[in-house]
This record gives sequence, C-alpha cells and structure tokens, in this order.
Amino acid sequence: MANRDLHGGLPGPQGGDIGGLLAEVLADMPDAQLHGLEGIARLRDIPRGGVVVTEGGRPDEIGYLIHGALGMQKQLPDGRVHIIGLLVPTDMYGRLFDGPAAYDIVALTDARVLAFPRDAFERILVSSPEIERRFLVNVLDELDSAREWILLMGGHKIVERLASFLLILLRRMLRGGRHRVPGAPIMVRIPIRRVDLAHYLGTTPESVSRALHELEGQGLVRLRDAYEIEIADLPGLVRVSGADHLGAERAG
Amino acid sequence: MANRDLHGGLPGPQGGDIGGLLAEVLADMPDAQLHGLEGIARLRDIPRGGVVVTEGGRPDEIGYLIHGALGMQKQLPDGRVHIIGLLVPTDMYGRLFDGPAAYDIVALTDARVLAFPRDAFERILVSSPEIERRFLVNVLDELDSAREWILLMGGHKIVERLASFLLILLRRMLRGGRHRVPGAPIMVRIPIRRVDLAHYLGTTPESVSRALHELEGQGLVRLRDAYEIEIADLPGLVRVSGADHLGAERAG
DNA sequence: CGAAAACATTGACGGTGGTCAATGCTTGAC
DNA sequence: GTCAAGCATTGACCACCGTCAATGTTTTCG
Repeated sequence: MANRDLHGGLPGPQGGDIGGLLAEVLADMPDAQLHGLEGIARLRDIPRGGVVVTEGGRPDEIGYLIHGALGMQKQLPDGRVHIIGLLVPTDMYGRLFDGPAAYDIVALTDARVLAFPRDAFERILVSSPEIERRFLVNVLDELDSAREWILLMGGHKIVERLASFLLILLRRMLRGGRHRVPGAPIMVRIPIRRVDLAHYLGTTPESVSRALHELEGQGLVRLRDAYEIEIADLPGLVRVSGADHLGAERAG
Repeated sequence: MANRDLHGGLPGPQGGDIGGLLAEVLADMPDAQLHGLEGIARLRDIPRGGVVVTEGGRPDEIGYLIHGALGMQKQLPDGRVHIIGLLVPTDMYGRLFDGPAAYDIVALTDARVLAFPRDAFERILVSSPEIERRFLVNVLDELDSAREWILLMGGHKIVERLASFLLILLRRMLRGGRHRVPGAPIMVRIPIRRVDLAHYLGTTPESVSRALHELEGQGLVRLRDAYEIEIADLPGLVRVSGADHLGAERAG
C-alpha cells in the first residue's frame, strides 16, 4: 500500500535532471555556485515509512525535498509518537556544524530527495559566503515555520488547529510556484494520512476526522475524498483558525 | 508593582561593564572580534510590560538578554494572547537580513539587554565570518528550542506540559553556568507570572495553578512560594513529562 | 499601619476531546 | 470476481480542562 498516491505522482520514472532541480530549489543562486553543488548532489527515492535520519545518529547528509512529505518525529517513552515538523517540497533537512539529530526524519509518503554528503556540503559552505548566507536564510525560514507551528498548537480547539493547518498548507503550496486560477475552486491536498496528521496536531485520528467534517458541515470546506479538500470559504476558514494568517490571503 | 523581584535582582545600580558582559554572552569568541562589537553595544533597562520589538515593525536592534525574561508574543484577533517563545539570559533576539517581525517582544519582568544597532551589527557580521558562523549557531539553537517547545505543546495534559516546562527551565539554568551543588536541593525559579506562563503553555492561570499543586501533591516538587520551586523527585518529574528530557539529567 | 491593588488559589459546572469499539470504504492480491 | 488489509469514519462514555465566581495572599502606597 506504499504506492497509494498521496504525493501527487512523481514527474517521471527517474526525472534525473539534477541541475534543473537544483536551480528550482535554490532559486536566485548564481550559476557558478550551483555548479559546485551539482557535482556532489545525488537523487534518492524513499518509500513511505523509510527513515531518512535517525534520532541520535549523526546525519551524514543534507537534503532538499523534491516530492512527497517528510516528518520530523519523536518517539515518546510511552509509545506515543509526536510529529514536530512537516517538510514539503523545497524544504531542507539535515544539520550543519552540529551534533546528533534530536529526532527521526521519516518519509510520510513515498518521497524523493536531493541529497548532499554532509562533509562536502559543509566544505562548500565554508568556502562560499553566498551559499552560507543563503543557508542562514533557510534556517531563519525554518525558525519562522516552527514559531508558526507553536502558534497553531496553542489553539485549544482541534477545529482551530485544523483550520490553521489547512491555511499553512495552502500558503506553502502557493509559495511553491503554483498560482491560483481566479475562477477555479481552491484545492488543498493533505499530503499525509490521518494518523500522521493527528500526531502532528497533537491529537487523535478520530478527532481530526470529526473536526474536518465539522468544517464541512459549516460549509467552509468540501471533502472530495479523504485527502482532496476544497476551500469553499477562505475568509471563514481564516476566522475559525483564530490566528490571522493574512499571508494566505495576500498570496492568493 | 513593576519592581517585584521576579528576575532575581540586578547585579548593581548600573553594572555597566559592557566588555565583561559581552565576553560572557559570546563565550569562546576571539578578543579581536569582541572589541569591534564592544564599540557599538549599548546597555538598556526595560520595565516589565515594556515592548522591545513591535509586530510588523522593522526591528532596528539586535540584542542579547542579560537579566529578566522576554516573551515573544502574538495578539490574536479575538483578544487572546499567545506566547510563542521565552527568552532567558544569554538568549538573543532580533532579525537579520530579513523583513518585519512576526510578533511582539515584550518584557515579562524588568529586564536588561545588551543591544546593537541593527545596521552596524549586520556590517560587522558581513565582514567577519567568525561572528557570522557564531550567529548561525545561535539561530540553530533557537530552532532547537522552538522544536522542543512544539514537542512540549504536544503533551495533551497540562501536568505533562508543566513538567516539561520545569525541566526545560532547569536545563537552561544549568546551561547558564550555574552548577548543581551535590547535597543541596534542586531549585528552579519560574521567572514569569502565572498569566504569562499560562499563555505560554496554551492554557489558563487556573489550570497552571492546579497542575503545579498536583505535582506537589504527588511529591515531585515543593513550592517555597509561587515562584520558587524545589524539584524533589527529578526522575519522577521526567516520567510525568512524557518526553525524555535526558539533557536535564545528564546536565546534573 | 491600613487599604487597595495585583496575583494566586480553590471550587463548581459544562463542553471538548481522548479512549474504546464497531462499521464503512478503498486498495491490492489472488 | 472475492477476500483481506489498511484506513477513515461514527458512536458512546467519561476524564480533563476552560469558564465563571469567590476567597486567600502578597505587594504597594498613602
């Protein structure tokens, strides 16, 4: 069942145009720098459930996610799992100049990543201020995402959290290049299973299901199937989310 | 009432040894670099409730917290407040190479900060790879704190969250130089009021109070007063917290 | 010192959501 | 096609916590 199409399909059987992918992931980077990276990049496919980085292990690669979804998750002593970060395409993972990873990174869907050996990546980073600055900005972005997530987790009611989640997802999709067609309905694809989403929102699959169908009952969204969500009333959804999430509106 | 001693007292009426503070905050930084920064540093006292950075405004300074506690907080449209980050001494605030702030930063207690004008700081950063690398590590640390916090917010029961909070606080205190005296009881000072703590844990002052006294009832902590907490049973507290928080134990 | 203000705590009550269990639905294998 | 596995959904029950209100406690100020 790992082949279930949660990730929207891979572009081709291999689609191995590394240079093109690099340019896409690291937009506005001078070509000269890109070529240095291209030499050491490696394309890797990971089946759902596959572990990319293990907690406690010293990750030996830095990577950019091309397709699918990765989750940064932590196993609690009592068996529960909590997902503390979701990676969608163009997001980066891996640690630099730093100790062991504090959490696992696992593939929540079949995924494809563009990976760099850690040491080589660090060498290039040190020798090239542009890339290092770029990387710094990446980390600052991640920090923003994390803070955004903390804010989301502060919403007490699950419906709030779920609405926030959908809006964050929407904004990230829009950021990722695709633009809204004025007339067409706004669609969001939840890239992960209910269990994972529940772990992510700090709740249970049951509650996620209920919340989702409550939003549908209020006419704010429509469920094509369990994963394809149509946003029927964006301002309404924003209102329910509690936070402002103006970014989602501006980005439209 | 702004003079209530939540922050452990300031070292002196002015205590303005900027060089010494810098060396403390930026440990393991070559002296040459420190002198460049010393010239532009400015010591600033902020009363409780004072706003350090305003959401949406372009922060014009970068600072390190010397004493007290700062909160990064967001005002929700419905009037609720949510604190998404707590800054304790040696933590850094401010944004570089970047847009407007996404949240307010306010003083939760009377506080003292070591501030740098943003542009001058950026100039020094660009011209000095050591400091830039150092700054990058700072940001990575912040990212860790944020993730840790997300994990904490995942704990469903308030007692769990509170236990995690105490452990995080304990570890940060230990990191800050002070070491445990083997015989003496482990003391943690909650640096902020109940309301702020509640906003921070995503709950209410009432629930915080209840949770705290429940921990006391279980013999895990003892309350000297509302702010001075004695950790009576560290392993027990770790167990309740759900997460592992091994750092707190190792650091002892 | 006495009064008022700011906080913390405690109590009662109702709603949200976690838990356990049963039922549907979809996919993939034979 | 049928069957089984993997998920999603729905329902019932009850613990936990948010809310409102009252009481204690500490600090501040006249």
